[in-house]
Amino acid sequence: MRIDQNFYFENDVTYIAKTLLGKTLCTNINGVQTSAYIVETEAYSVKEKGCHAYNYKKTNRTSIMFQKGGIAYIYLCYGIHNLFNVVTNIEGEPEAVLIRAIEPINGVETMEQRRGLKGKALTSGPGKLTSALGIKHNHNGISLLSDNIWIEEGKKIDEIEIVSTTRIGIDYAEEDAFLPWRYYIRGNKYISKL
DNA sequence: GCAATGATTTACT
DNA sequence: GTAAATCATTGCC
Repeated sequence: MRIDQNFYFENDVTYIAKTLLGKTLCTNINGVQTSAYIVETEAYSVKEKGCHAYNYKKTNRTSIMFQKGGIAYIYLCYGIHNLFNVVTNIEGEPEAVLIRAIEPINGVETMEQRRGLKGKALTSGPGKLTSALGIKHNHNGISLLSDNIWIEEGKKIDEIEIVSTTRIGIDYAEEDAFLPWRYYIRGNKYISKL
């Protein structure tokens, strides 16, 4: 059961980041379907410096985030890693949720093949999970209600199981680097860091 | 047109 | 624990 597109229009990006925990992220790439629970997210808003579209800075790259919610924003970082974001809010209000870690459900062998290794390091990081799911740069801007990538309802996560803390890898964002906008499921083995 | 840089991962000391 | 890899995007010339 796919999440309704209206869910992504919510104007509180941190609420969406929390709610996405436990949901099922599915991909169908080249006829191979894989799915995984979302176990770690980060919220990015136009109002803080960690966001590429901070202060409504619109460039060719960030224009994806200015569109209405419910689409994928895939950004290549450090020349190697694809980072997968869910664009939220209405058109003209750039906000997004970064998916940092997932827990594999189906297609584990395919993920291992794509990653070229086996074991726990399969999806425990934003660059790894895109590789495992077969998400590539050419999926940038596609709808999350499409037949290539979509999000379904998943397992229910208790409020007390959700941990909020500071985000990772954005020290340059100064005071906004301390915002507790990183969310993960307490005790899950697939989160990127403890 | 060109140099600087990063929402990371991996390997090495 | 620290450092290198590596390239699209960005901003300035």
